[in-house]
Amino acid sequence: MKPKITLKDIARELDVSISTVSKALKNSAEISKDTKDKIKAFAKFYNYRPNNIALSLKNKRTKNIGVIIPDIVHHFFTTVFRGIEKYANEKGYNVIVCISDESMEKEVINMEMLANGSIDGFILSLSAGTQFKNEYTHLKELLDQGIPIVLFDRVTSEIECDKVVLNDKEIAREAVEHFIKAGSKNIALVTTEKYFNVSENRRYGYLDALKAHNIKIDENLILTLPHDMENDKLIIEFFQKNKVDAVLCVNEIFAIQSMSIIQNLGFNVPNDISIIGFTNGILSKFSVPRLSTVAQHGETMGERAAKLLIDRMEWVDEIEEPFKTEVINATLIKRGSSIN
Amino acid sequence: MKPKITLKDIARELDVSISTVSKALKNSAEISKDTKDKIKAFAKFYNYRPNNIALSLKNKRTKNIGVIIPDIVHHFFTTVFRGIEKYANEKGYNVIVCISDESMEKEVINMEMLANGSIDGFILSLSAGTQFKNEYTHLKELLDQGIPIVLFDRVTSEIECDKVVLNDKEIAREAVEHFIKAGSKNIALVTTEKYFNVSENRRYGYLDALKAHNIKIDENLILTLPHDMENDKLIIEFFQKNKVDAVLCVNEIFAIQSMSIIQNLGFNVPNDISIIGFTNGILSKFSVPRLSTVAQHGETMGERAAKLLIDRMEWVDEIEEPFKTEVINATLIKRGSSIN
DNA sequence: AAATATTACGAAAACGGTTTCGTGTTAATA
DNA sequence: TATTAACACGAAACCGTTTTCGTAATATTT
Repeated sequence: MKPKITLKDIARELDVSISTVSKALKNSAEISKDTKDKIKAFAKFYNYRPNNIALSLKNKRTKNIGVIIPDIVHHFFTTVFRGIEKYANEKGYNVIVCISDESMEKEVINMEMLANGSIDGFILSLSAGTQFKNEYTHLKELLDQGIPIVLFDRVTSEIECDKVVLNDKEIAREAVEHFIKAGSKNIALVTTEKYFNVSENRRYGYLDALKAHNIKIDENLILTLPHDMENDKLIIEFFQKNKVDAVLCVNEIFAIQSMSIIQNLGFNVPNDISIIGFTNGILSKFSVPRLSTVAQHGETMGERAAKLLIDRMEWVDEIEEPFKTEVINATLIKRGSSIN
Repeated sequence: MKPKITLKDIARELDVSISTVSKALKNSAEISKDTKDKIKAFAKFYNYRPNNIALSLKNKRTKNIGVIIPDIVHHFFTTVFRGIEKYANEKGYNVIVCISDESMEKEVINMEMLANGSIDGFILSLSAGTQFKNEYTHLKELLDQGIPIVLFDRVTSEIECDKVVLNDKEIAREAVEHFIKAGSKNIALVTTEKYFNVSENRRYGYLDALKAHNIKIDENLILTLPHDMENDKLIIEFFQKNKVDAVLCVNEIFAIQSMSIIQNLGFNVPNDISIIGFTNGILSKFSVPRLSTVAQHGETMGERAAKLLIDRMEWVDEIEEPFKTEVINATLIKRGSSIN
């Protein structure tokens, strides 16, 4: 057991002052070559590394980023996280992750916990609870304290800060137009409740595409599924009741569930019904047929979010930059579940 | 913009000493009720929260746990992480995640980065690189410095520390016996290279089961796939060459790939060939047929790992507890891809 | 030789807390 | 009334750094 060595230890052993040791290790011109060599050799031998906590206290910056996501067992969020971690690490930052579990309370608690000095800034995607309650005072307060925040994917216009979003509306429109070009007339949308901004945007894209092609909008063709519930019955019922020839699903699970149910009902995918989902995850790649899907480029999103945050944290006392919203362009990946 | 308030600020405003403020807020009996009330009210009004960094420096403990995992876009690791995060949060700890990306270098760099005061202990699963090189000096040095480490899943006997593992051998044996009871004779194993301890253990379980039931071991029925490579061709070839009626795959991807290829080759799953995989992830639940699989209870594993670590960090100066290895009992989930 | 410049280092403050110990005022006891 | 105890608070050390500033001891200049 050989515990970590400190400047004080080195100073004592070498019979110099702590200041001298600190300066020597930073190669200060103030210190003579002899002394520097001696100190450096000693430090190297005992594998001296400055204590991060002390540095944080002194510098008033931790080089830690707080990441708050609603769920971690979730393909999209993990890819975003990977992007954040990658970029942050390159820049010498560490990432503290908290899971809000879709609950506003946890989001608040976690953020307050971290905000007391543990991190220099946040990257987060709003929990379902927060979006539902439409309550953002916790974010406002932190911004007020000077803690920078970057929102990604699940964002809100109520908060002024840097954001990274997907062009949800446009890509949904593109997906629906892909259906239309292939001849589909009765295009359904399987979505989540309205308070999710992303679903809302995808819905607008869906509606826009229909309008643009003079297809009558039939509200019955929009299936809104409750969040995180057993919803097989609703889907079965939906496809029994309604005559559809294409369906856009706002996430991967919905898409896979829909495809499975559609197939069980005796329809052929894509000949009878085409399907496009969101999130180019593992499910989409291994399903039969392979699922056409919207690739959200989560890793890019994460990198951009991290870059926005770190840039803002590091210009420090430069001129206050206006907040940016970066838009990531999704890609429609056409595979077997839709007609080309 | 109202920046965080400190003890010093309160002391100045209320014209008392910093010590008094500190004691008052901790409800010390040394301070009169009047003064305490006054200080508490002021602190509450200005939403005072002690600075975590200062506390860490003073207490020589950060209440941060470092988690190093090979990959985050990975069902098993995310479930373990969720367990860690959940338990740690309950106990007031935060979690700093680094991704080793299966590389020993990154594992080393990340750990050294965090070890300089940022965390009180580590939870990690060895990277492929580390297991391949069989080099653990970085872990030994940290343990030597008094930093506790808990290894999970991908562990090594070279290191003495707390560990949480799956009963890989036993559950693999159970899976193979399940095949045998259903009448299978030619049972294959699709696995990864030997340096992964988990695969090796599963292989032993596979071999044990065959021996116990007097089934001749045929090395040709063991397919070793390179890590993270395009291996469809190898799998196709394997099932064309060999007559098999059941296959155990050491992970979910291999299982899904195998099932897909087996079906494409014209075999019926499970009637011609039964399949059991490892990791009860999303792929297994949504495949057709549903994949029989070994549930690894990642969340439990994470909780246990976190508990082991926190317990060790918190008894502080009690009698040195011997290191424990906790074994999580996996569960064989029988679904459509295997005959009951 | 006296004045000035340079070198090489140490003392001390600061970051934001906690905690031990000392002390001036009152209150209780002898 | 003198002594002691209780009370209420402040000073200072400490955690491990960085950094400013002061200053002896030389070295250089006039």
